[in-house]
Formats: sequence, structure tokens, C-alpha cells
Amino acid sequence: MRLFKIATWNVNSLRVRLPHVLAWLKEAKPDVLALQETKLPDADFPSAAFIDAGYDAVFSGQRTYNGVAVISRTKPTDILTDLPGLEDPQRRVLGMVAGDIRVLDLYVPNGESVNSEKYQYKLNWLKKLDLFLKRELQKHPRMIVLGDFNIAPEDIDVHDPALWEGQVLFSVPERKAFKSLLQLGFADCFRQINPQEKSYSWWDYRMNAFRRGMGLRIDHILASVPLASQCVKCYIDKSQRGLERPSDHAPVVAEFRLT
DNA sequence: ATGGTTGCAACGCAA
Repeated sequence: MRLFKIATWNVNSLRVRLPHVLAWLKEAKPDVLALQETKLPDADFPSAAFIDAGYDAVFSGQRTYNGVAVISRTKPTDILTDLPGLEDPQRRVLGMVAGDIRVLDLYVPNGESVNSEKYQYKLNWLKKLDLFLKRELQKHPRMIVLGDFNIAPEDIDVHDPALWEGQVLFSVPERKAFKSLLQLGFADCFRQINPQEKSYSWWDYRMNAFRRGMGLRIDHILASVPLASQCVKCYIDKSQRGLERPSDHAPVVAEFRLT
């Protein structure tokens, strides 16, 4: 029996949030931390800071936008940075293997608004992800897919479902795409552990949304069914959103008792 | 009220 702790956090600029991330690593001590929106070219990635903290890092970044990284206690192998069949300069995907678990860190496109081209790009991106995960799950029955999905799956994941109905992040096609991923053979760890809990992972910087509890649960940890049965804890560390100069997202954490 | 805030990097774009 071995404990395995994994987390996801959209940091909205790793340059700005590095002190927060390092402090959080020290406190939470995850085995793996998946980051999104690092907004850093690979040449500027602060590898040394993570090595000092006892972690290895793999990253796929770009200037100004997007960018993903996985911080890991064990040496990452089988690194992957693109979805098959999707020509895309945007750095949103980072796969690696930690121990014997396939980990896929995702920064799913935001989609902007349901009438935009970016929304179509998002839906197409999710379709390509679906096709890839179907195949990848055959190769890696022990698999965790986590990150900023930019989708709130159910009413319970939205502070005001009536207000958000039909809006990007909560539209029916996005929620269908999310459900389709689960149907490949994944479980949403947070919802499995906390069936009734209303907790959010993102609050807009504007309108005092955090203070007013106006959030959405759009950051997720999906575990393949065999792994999900070994998930013993999943929670959102809301405290990080209340600190000075926070990211607009909070870390989501899952703990497994592996056999 | 089509608002507001943050980050990047350049006076707008993306979230």
C-alpha cells in the first residue's frame, strides 16, 4: 500500500506565482503537481527552483499565453506534448508517466463565448482529446487526466446555474463533451468523494467574485476507473485564492492508496 | 450597467 498525492493548479503566470507554488509544495507535499497557464517560454522555466524543492519538472510553454508543466517527485518518462491529429501551436498538453501511472496535464481552451470561433476550436479540441484518451486508456489502464477543463459539469458546480445557462464554460455541448470523457472509463474524483459538496475551483477576478462566493468548479482530476476505486480523498484548497496576489484558480488535490 | 480585474507586453488581447 502506497500513498500517492496529485494536484492540479492553474497559476495564471508562473513568473508571478512561483513563490505561491513553492510555498504550497512545501506545505501540501504532493507527489505530482500539474500546472496550467505558466505563460513562460521553455528557456525561462524555473527548473532550478523546483530541483531545490526536491522535484523534477517537465514543461511545454510559450510566450504570453497558455503553457503547461508537471512537477514530480519521480523522474518523468514518456513525455508527450501534442494531441494526435491536432496541429496546434498552443501549448496545452503535457503527458508523462510517474511511477506506473500515466498522467496527462491539460489546459483545455477557454472558448471565449458560444458564438465565437474559439468555442468551435474548444469543441474540436475536446473531440480530438476524446479520441486520444480512448486509445491511450487501452495502453495505460492506470491513468490520471487533470487540469483546467474550462467546463463546469453539473448545476452543483456553478454558483448560479440559471445565470450561467447556455454560457461558455457551462453550455450543453461542453458538458456533453465532458460527460463523454467520463464514459470512456474515468471518474471525476472530486464528485466521487464529495457527491453533494458545492465547492468551486475558479472565481473571476472581477466583481469581488471570490468574496461573494461566485465561483465555478472547472478544474478537475479524472482517474481511470481502476485507479478511481483507490482514491481516498479529493478537495479544493480554497485558502490559496484568498492570499495576496492570488491566481484566479485554487489547487485541486486527490489522494490515492495504491495497491 | 455588455460593466469589472489580472497578466503580458505594448497601448490591445485573452481569460
